[in-house]
Amino acid sequence: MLEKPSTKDTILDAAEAVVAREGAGRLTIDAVAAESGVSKGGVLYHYPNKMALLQAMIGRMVDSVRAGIASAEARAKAQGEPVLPFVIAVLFERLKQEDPLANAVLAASAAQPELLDAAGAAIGEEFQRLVDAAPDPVLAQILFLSLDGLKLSQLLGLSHIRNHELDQVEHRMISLAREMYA
Amino acid sequence: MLEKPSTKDTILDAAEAVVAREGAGRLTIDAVAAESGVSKGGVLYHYPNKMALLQAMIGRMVDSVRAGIASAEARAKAQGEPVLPFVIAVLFERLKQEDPLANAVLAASAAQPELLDAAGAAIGEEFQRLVDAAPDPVLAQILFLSLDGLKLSQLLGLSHIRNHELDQVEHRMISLAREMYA
DNA sequence: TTGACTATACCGTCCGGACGGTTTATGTGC
DNA sequence: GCACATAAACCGTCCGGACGGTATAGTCAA
Repeated sequence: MLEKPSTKDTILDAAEAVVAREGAGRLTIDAVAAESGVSKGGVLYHYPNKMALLQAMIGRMVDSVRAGIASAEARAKAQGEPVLPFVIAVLFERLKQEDPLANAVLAASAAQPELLDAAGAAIGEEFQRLVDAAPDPVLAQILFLSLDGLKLSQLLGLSHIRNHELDQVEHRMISLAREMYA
Repeated sequence: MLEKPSTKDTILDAAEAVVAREGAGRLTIDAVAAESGVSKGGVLYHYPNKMALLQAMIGRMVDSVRAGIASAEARAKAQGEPVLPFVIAVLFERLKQEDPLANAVLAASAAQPELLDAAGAAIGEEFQRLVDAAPDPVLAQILFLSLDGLKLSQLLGLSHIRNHELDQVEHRMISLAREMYA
């Protein structure tokens, strides 16, 4: 059943790999072609220019974040428990496996910063909804901001937090989220 | 007494302005030359290549962060009060005035990501010291991570937090820091 | 036959960097 | 206090390479 990924997805994967390995400034169509095994013409067949490629990268990332949140909400609802701790746990999971989708942010920020406005608004809305629903919205904000800090500093290669500290932070954040409902 | 800034600083200011206005991917020596009013040859006289320019940008930013923390610590000590709330207040102050120094991070991340390793380690050490000294290190970590999230998402143009929410977050973070010493 | 590609060549532009030349500031000897 | 030397500060131009994008001819499976 394991269907092979579409060429479009292969190309996006390659683009993320290039950014992860060489940095956002080195994301070129030639590099993506080489990395993906698709010819340059093939890349430009699917994404007529670089901006379209960036847009697709960002779109895929936004979708994935939304899907992650939705699944956390579904699981929480099924167990009749508050959502916040579940969402935080899901986002930590992503952090740990350094999901390459987030590299889209770097690529876009270097090449076409405007593209991030829409993405920021979309994800921001999603979190705003969760924040507003929380018993202590300001604390919820702070927790989400911490997640941003973790993710973004990891992305930029600024993070130097040690693994056991990361675990401590995770547990503490989840229990802070839980206590909010007590 | 107001001495005019050195050409070196003028060039760095211009580089940050370019990044802020056009994005990290558009930081070119020509753009810096045009922005600063110095010729391209002049720019390359002071910084023999682009990497040297990036290094200087980052160095200046790191120094400035360190100076900010040091001044916060000095003020806290003078008043015989705990440092954490002061440090957080200082960092929020920077956030609000969108200090252009931080654009160095974007520029480096796009062009020469390795440069950020050293900077990340330097600033990380500084914060680690404060975290370790705090009565509740894990909570202190979380607070610093929130500040990272605020700063970095602002930098990337991802932040969509409203001003009054920002104020609420600030007050809450400072009181969380204060309560730690109670 | 058509859609999804490959392979290759090419163009215009931009960028980093090198270079040679010119002005300005700072002495230094007389 | 003045001629002169020297180096630092800065300018304008040029070149090679890389990049985004276009074009075109051909392959191959459904």
